[in-house]
Amino acid sequence: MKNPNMMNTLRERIKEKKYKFTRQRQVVLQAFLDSREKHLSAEDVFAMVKDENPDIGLATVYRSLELFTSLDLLKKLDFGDGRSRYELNDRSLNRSHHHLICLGCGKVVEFSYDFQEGLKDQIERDNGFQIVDSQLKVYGYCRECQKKNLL
Amino acid sequence: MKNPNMMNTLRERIKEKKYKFTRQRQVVLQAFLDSREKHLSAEDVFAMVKDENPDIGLATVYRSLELFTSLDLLKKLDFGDGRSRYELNDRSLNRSHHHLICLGCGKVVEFSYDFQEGLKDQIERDNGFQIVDSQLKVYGYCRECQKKNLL
DNA sequence: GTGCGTGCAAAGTCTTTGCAAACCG
DNA sequence: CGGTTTGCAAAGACTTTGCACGCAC
Repeated sequence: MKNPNMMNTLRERIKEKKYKFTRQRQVVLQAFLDSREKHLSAEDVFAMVKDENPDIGLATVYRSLELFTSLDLLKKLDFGDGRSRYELNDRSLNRSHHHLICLGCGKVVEFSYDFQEGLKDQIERDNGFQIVDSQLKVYGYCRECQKKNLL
Repeated sequence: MKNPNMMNTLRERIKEKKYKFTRQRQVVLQAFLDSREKHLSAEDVFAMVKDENPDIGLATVYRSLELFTSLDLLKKLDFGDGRSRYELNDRSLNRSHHHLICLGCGKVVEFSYDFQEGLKDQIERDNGFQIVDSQLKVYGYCRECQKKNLL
């Protein structure tokens, strides 16, 4: 098992909010810790966990993802492919990362970008908003799809 | 009818791609030109047009929205409320505008923000992506919901 | 033991599709 | 007139919900 310390942190965050740390909740989190692909849909998680836990239900996966999102353990993402995707909300990685989405093949790549100092303040001042989070999606064509389009 | 010139422009863009400018397609576009709310869902559009066009089908609205998005007349948006929303892709307003989304009441406010000169080039260089468009979503709490949270 | 959490199936919501009829150009 | 486009209804895809049982604490 990778990242046992990370799992401990996640368990503490669940228990400190008085939720139970069930086997199902653990294996859903483990899927995110183990997965090379960071952006998992409910079906993705379900597929990953049901081999070792054949009795887990898809509804439970959905309920876990919703709970974890509300606890800020996960972030819910939408890449326009008709299903919600989730990624670990790794607060230790404090640089904000965003997503490049290929319009050709749907591939998603992450990139780092920190907004200008002062932008947050300016938006908050201009609009009276108290900012919590932001997501930047950049659409375009990846190298491979650019080549294909030339053919 | 407001913006007859805008409608003409839209019609030309449709016809130049060899699609037919049907009554249904016109009234769907008209809904966007007339609406005070800029971010319309398929159901929103359907509700707006069916008074004057009781025989229009919801499926036609969906098909029109999809077509217009592919023609870059509309932009497809996702605010996490479980349905797709669309807004006019007004290329004459060339400053990029983005969205503030209230986590309390769901209200969406637009704001302008132009990314730093050079950021686009840097992303394209670093990742081999050819950038077409970008969407920035900022989540937080609007003034009213900040007050409510204090009660 | 108690109450939160789960599995299953059914229902719900949004969106897409098949097909005959209608319509634009 | 011919190929697009439409309406309707049905199907499809994703997600949520009701309820009895089971498990964490």
